[in-house]
Amino acid sequence: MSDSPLPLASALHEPVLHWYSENARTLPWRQPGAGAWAVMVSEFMLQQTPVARVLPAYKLWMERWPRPADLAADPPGEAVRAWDRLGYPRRALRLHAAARAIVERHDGVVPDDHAALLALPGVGSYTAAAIASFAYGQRHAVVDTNVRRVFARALTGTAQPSISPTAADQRLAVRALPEDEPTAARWAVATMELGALVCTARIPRCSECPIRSRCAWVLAGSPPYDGPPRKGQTYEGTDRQVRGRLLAVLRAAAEPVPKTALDACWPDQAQRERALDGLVADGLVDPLPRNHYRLPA
DNA sequence: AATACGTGGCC
DNA sequence: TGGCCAAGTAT
Repeated sequence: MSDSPLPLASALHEPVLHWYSENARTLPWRQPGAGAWAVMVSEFMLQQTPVARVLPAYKLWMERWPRPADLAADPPGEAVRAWDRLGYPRRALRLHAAARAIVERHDGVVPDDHAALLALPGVGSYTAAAIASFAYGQRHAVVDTNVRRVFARALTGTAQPSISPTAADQRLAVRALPEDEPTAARWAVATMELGALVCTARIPRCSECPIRSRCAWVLAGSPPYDGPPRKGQTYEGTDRQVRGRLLAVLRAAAEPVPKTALDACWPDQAQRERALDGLVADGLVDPLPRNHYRLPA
């Protein structure tokens, strides 16, 4: 349960930071002056969705809703529609709700306080730390799947991190943090970028890695993953697939859609009804009179 | 603590 | 071909 700095990690600071200075991607939410709202929107979109797919939706979103108040002024259904096919559309609803909360509680300004961020809909421990660190330069352990993988290899010496985030991951990331605030913030993005570009899940590019000579996993001979099997996510035939189809119809429609149009999406009636009920319960779909449905107003 | 929650690209 | 993976959160 030590909170003391890790000597092993401090040796990684300089090479990782230097690597980042030369290899960081130029992403719109990292541009100077992008602002905390840009960071927040990108973080919501990047929750489980790759950068390449986020880019176009992100640009349209920021043109249309450049400030939290702009999004808050539109109905939630517009956020769901603009979410396009990024997946997990509840994120769109939560981002919209967060924008309204920011207007109501924070005068329309994305808060810089970690606890205030964490209190927003859709903001968990990762996203709160990411916004505080990336947008406001604060010193936080920003622990996502990339960072967990980098530390699992470089510090722990295992091929893959634990299947789900653990308190141990969090402690390790805290102990690895540089003392100095701006350096810690730089380290947070840098380690994440290293995990995204070099220390990748399947075939890590160790020959391009700035810390390969100090990596515990490489030093141990790059032993293969030997933990419990990671449970694969099935999708075909699940309620999630049905929800996706129903929502796709509603996103494409400018007017309320009759239930008969939704019925054409999926052959199994019981499953279709269950999926539609779920969407309504989640607030992603508004039921209207006369068996019509639409995105929430 | 498990499980639900989209979508698509890659090897 | 198809399992694996992608800047997680909420319940």
